[in-house]
Amino acid sequence: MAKLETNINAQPEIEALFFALGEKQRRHIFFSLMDGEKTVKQLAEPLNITLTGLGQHIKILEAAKLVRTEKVGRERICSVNPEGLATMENFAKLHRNLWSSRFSALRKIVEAH
Amino acid sequence: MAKLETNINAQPEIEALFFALGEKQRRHIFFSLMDGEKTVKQLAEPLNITLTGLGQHIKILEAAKLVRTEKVGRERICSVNPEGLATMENFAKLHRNLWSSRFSALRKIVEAH
DNA sequence: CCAATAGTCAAGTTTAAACTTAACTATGAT
DNA sequence: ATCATAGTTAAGTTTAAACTTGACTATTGG
Repeated sequence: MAKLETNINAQPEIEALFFALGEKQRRHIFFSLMDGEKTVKQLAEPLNITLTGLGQHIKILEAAKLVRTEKVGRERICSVNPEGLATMENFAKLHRNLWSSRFSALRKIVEAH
Repeated sequence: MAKLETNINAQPEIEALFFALGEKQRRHIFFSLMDGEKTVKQLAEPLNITLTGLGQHIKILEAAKLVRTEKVGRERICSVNPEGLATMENFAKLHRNLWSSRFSALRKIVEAH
């Protein structure tokens, strides 16, 4: 029987997702967008950060598919991309199932002795 | 109508979870434990890191309820704590639902015009 | 057309957090 | 009893990544 590939972590999709949400400011940005779309300017103001700094966070959130953006005139409109959260939910589900099936397999072995 | 509290992020539970998995080495440690429990030594070796360094990661993973540990003799046995993944799954589910309900509410407003 | 606004890019600085060292404790093996 | 192994603690170093600056482009409003 082939060894199950648990290191889903190797997937760049998952890497990008956890890296993006691993930072406090980016979590703030993401949650702020949950309330509705905003421009880079609108996101930057309450965080006390430069437009450049905010733009860098947005790129990382976009790469993680947590945020989508669209240039409208001279503004960039940012909104939630549901794909990231879906990926996260699937990831958590899959690994909880993997873990519990292994755990119960282990219990059987222990109980047999 | 009171403003819905979307900043679940303020919850230290969620903060700890994303902070913990935001780091590559800690993701490796976590996935490694998915295959079965290991000592601090066993975890440190393949990562080319000191025992001290590994111990620091383990504390962070424990705080996030992703890992549990138990001191057995002179060794510390580390294993997956399913609570962290459960929290993550609930988080992703909740926010996907929140987002999609807001999104469809927005669609209705737009369509009405 | 001109000034203000919104954002971007390349390059550098700053800071948080990852990591190490060295000294120590506790357990296990011979 | 003593030596090796496993881990811990406090303190310091290193590094990755967050952040800024200054110069630039593109859009918009007067």
